[in-house]
Amino acid sequence: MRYRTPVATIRELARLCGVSSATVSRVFNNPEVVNAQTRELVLSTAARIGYLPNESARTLATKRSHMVGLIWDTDHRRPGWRHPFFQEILIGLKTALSERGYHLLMLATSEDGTPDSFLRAVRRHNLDGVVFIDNGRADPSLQPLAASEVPCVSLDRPVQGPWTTYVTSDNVGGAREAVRHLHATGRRAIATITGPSRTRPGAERLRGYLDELAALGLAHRPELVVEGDFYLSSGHAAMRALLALEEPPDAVFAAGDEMAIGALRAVTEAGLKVPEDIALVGFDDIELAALVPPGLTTLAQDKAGFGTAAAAAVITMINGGVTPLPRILPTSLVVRGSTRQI
Amino acid sequence: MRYRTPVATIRELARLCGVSSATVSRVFNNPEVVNAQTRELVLSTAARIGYLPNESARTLATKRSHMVGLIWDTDHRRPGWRHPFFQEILIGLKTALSERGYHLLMLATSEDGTPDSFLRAVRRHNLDGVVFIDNGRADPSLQPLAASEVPCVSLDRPVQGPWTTYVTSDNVGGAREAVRHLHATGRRAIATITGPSRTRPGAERLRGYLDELAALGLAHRPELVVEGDFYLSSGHAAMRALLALEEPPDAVFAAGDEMAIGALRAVTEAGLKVPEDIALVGFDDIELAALVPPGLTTLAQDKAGFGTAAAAAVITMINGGVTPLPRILPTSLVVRGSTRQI
DNA sequence: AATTTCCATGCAACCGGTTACATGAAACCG
DNA sequence: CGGTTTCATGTAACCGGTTGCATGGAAATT
Repeated sequence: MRYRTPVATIRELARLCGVSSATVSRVFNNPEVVNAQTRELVLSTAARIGYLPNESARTLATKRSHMVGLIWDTDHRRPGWRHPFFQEILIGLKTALSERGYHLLMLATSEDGTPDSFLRAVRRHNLDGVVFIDNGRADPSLQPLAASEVPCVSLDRPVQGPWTTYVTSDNVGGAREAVRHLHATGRRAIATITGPSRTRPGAERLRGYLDELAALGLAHRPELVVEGDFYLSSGHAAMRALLALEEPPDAVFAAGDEMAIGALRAVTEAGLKVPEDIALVGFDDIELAALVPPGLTTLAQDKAGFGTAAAAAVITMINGGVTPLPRILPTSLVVRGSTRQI
Repeated sequence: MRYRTPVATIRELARLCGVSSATVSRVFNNPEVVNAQTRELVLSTAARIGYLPNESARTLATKRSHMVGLIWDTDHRRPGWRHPFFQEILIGLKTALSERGYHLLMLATSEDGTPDSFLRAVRRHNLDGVVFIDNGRADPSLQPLAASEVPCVSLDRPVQGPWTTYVTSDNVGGAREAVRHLHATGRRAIATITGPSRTRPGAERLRGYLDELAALGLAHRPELVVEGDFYLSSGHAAMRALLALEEPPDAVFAAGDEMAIGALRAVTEAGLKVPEDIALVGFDDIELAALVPPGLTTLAQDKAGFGTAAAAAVITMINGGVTPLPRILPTSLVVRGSTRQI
């Protein structure tokens, strides 16, 4: 068996300092209650011998693990989508949690298929809270978790529960701004390629599109609304359908950048030009949006903000604060070549 | 304070079954040593009352946490690169670990800046092993970890240590195949845009390029080798430099797809065409490679294989097996439009 | 029938922390 | 000066598992 370096225990450190283990424990958890000299002695001795408190023992005694679970579905065979900026969320979340002394534990989706598998994992590991990244699949394992006493933050999917809240972008407002922008650049026949209507971002961006059409006094032509699935190929197909209309649009708002890029490809293939013939706005501001010629105008989501907001919300609940209200992050219009004035 | 559902303990379950806690423990850890009837009784009672073993207590007693740490640098301000398929690695790793009953704990890079911060985190949490995703930054915190008794697997970066191994792609072989393929389609003036020479993939792909030139009897023209940093913009700049040569190449092997796409843009901007004027091969097979017209020929890395291989290696070491030899994953040539025969 | 072996299980110490409560000394107060 | 506070620290139980060793009964052996 592999050799394991023994790590000093709290009692050993206590003996070396000539104090009790309780005092050492206080030095690390309640420094202000212990005498300054004693404290310094303990701290310096700890540094000298490389004492590290054992987290398992702490967790066992306190029932707080300083760990937050991350649930995100890795099963790409089932319908749903890759979150467009999973990596950024992860970075934001991780950074914000680290700053407050929390770690992130990955949980597989429905590990064993039972509906309470997440809740069980949380209980086994004494997780202090959970963050869930939506991907369009309605995972039944989420319900027991949301209904429980475990602090839970969901991204992009509203979930109900006493200790549950969510973070999302201002999808309605963003979509409205997209349409308003297209209108301002002179377009009048504005179509949209939506996300799946069962998903929150999909439904809300459509809502925003319709609202803004009404606000601008533009007629809503139902044939200008085509549903996609957030993936590139669906944007491509939807655009072909739109171009085949008797009266094709002169502008398209796609509810996701990938679909917008698929649409852009379809326009090019049809021998038309962006933005001369068709203007295009996406949503998300994925990295590629800036790279694909002529540059995709889009509604940028506050990517790092998702992680930060989720971390803040979950930590508030962990500390016993009231469940934070859902957090709606503002989006911002990034204008690029695809909506150049013509 | 938030209400916490109490979870049954092992002693409670034992009492309910009329056995000792030792027996219950054996039912879960060494089922074969306990009488079949007793075992069934314990299991069914456990299921009925929803007993869940407390992992912290287990870890405390056994010094095995069934957790593997993941180190990946989130600091994008320092020089380095985003790993081209971080997400796929994460999925592969997570899936493979879950299957064997391990969880993944995210560790921030150099959380507190001290060189042994990883090692300390590992000790505090009793992590059974660690996986490190290279991103081109030489993180000094990695050394103490590699030198320790902690099983450690590095991706794309060879690290030395008794319980340390690594997983990487066949960079030399892949690069050779790229050059061979370009040669086979009739190109003779083959340039390369390399990765940073201090990085392993960068150095090896250059090696493969040079080796294959020699094998094919092509002359090595030093001006046809330009160093990039794996990011798109560097590929763009490098390509401009190559096009400005007195005798520009008719083919370019870029050591990464992002650089290849940058190069492709530069070619287009110069009024030239891919593949008619310049053929292009990348490396990695990122998603975008298939999407950018005319389709980028590239060497696909076995993305899921990285995660799976890393998981297998770390688990072997955790179980006390001999440190596995470095694992070199084969690459495969994916031919797309950018190297069409002309 | 006595002895040995085997099987299933219990006992109790242990893992390394935390914390309610007790204690004793010093400071404060009328 | 006796009594009350305050402060710093120690004592010991506890968190919920695991596991070496002991035990007792049944089965096998002689």
